[in-house]
Amino acid sequence: MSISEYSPSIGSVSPEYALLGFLSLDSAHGYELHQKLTAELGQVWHLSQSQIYSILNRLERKGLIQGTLQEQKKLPPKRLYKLTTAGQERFDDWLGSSSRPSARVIRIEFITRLFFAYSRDPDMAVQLVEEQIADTQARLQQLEDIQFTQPTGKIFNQMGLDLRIRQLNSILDWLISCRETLANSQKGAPTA
Amino acid sequence: MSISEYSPSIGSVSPEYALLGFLSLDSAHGYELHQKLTAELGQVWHLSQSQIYSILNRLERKGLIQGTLQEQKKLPPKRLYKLTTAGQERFDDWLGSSSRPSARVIRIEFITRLFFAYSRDPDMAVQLVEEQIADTQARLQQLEDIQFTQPTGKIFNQMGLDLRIRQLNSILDWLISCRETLANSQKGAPTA
DNA sequence: CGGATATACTCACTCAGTGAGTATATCGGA
DNA sequence: TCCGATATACTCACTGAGTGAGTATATCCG
Repeated sequence: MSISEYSPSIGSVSPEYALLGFLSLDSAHGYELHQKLTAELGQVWHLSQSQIYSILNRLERKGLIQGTLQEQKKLPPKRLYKLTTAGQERFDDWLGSSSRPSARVIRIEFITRLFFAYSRDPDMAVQLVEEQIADTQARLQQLEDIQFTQPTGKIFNQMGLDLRIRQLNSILDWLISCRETLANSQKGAPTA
Repeated sequence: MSISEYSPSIGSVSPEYALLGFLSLDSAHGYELHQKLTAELGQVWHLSQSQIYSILNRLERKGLIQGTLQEQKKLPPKRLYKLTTAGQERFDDWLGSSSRPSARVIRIEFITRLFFAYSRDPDMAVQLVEEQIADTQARLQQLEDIQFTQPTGKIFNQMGLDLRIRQLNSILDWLISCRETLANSQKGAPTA
């Protein structure tokens, strides 16, 4: 979800929190954030440079980050951003909240959250996975109920639902395997 | 994919073809299209009325559809749209093309295509499913190759890839079950 | 007869994402 | 030595997805 009253929500996952997340670890400028994002979550996010810069502008307008221009002798000046307290709060709230159980949202938003939760405290990451498993099971139940009430004539609606249910099931399997991985990496190697 | 040189592609599936599709079956106005879409593909698309109207405007600007204002005695005048030949061609091209094997694209774009293909000729729908199965298998192989080349340090990238692979697998299962359903409905009940 | 619901569309907005362009520096190879 | 590729660092103008509220009339039901 995007950071504002406006909430597109359906099918949309906002990259804003990913940037807030990296800034919560360390202040940085746009170019750097692009690199980190690509290196650490490149399989999750595909953001162009220009998108990064435009998001940074937006976040600054909203008062969640603040940038200061750093003159450099040789290279072009860079704008170093750091989180404001408002931004930190916003990010912390997000970090503790849960993701809508849908394929896209889980793949993008949830993994991003997991990444930052883990870097803060591996226990928290495991906790998040547990919660997400519960949410996903609940949603699965819901969809199965809906499936019964669907008119049988609309076979493509049925197919759509069927696919969604299958995908949620594969998400569930994945979450369970994540729980394993995280729980083990916690004992085996205390840091990432 | 959207209808223009501009192609957001990643994570985006354009609702334009859904509207072209319904207009290829019968000319209609915005309100009506919204109803049909909700009834027939409500589990696939969630378009607001305003979105429908804005897409219709765009399609008309692009010359793919043409609207004529129908005065009504009592109710407000409505704008009846029909496909232009350019629009018909564009839609036919799309109908024969294949979908990028990703969860979202399959769930939305592919099912939409299947719906219209089936209404034109059930054989064509089965054919589409076959092709999509092949594409999906190929993509699966690709992702599994990528998985090996991923640095093991980036566990969240790994998780992201793992999830994508699981989802593609569930899509594959679903496609196979679709092939069954469509093949049977073809013999059993020749019309939808 | 009065309020919910159906018909039919408009407008202003935020955010996602693309793609090309700007300007400078550094480093490796013909 | 210099020339082009690559890295640093950011800007701009654009299309399109999606929201949410508003307008105006008609009809139906209790």
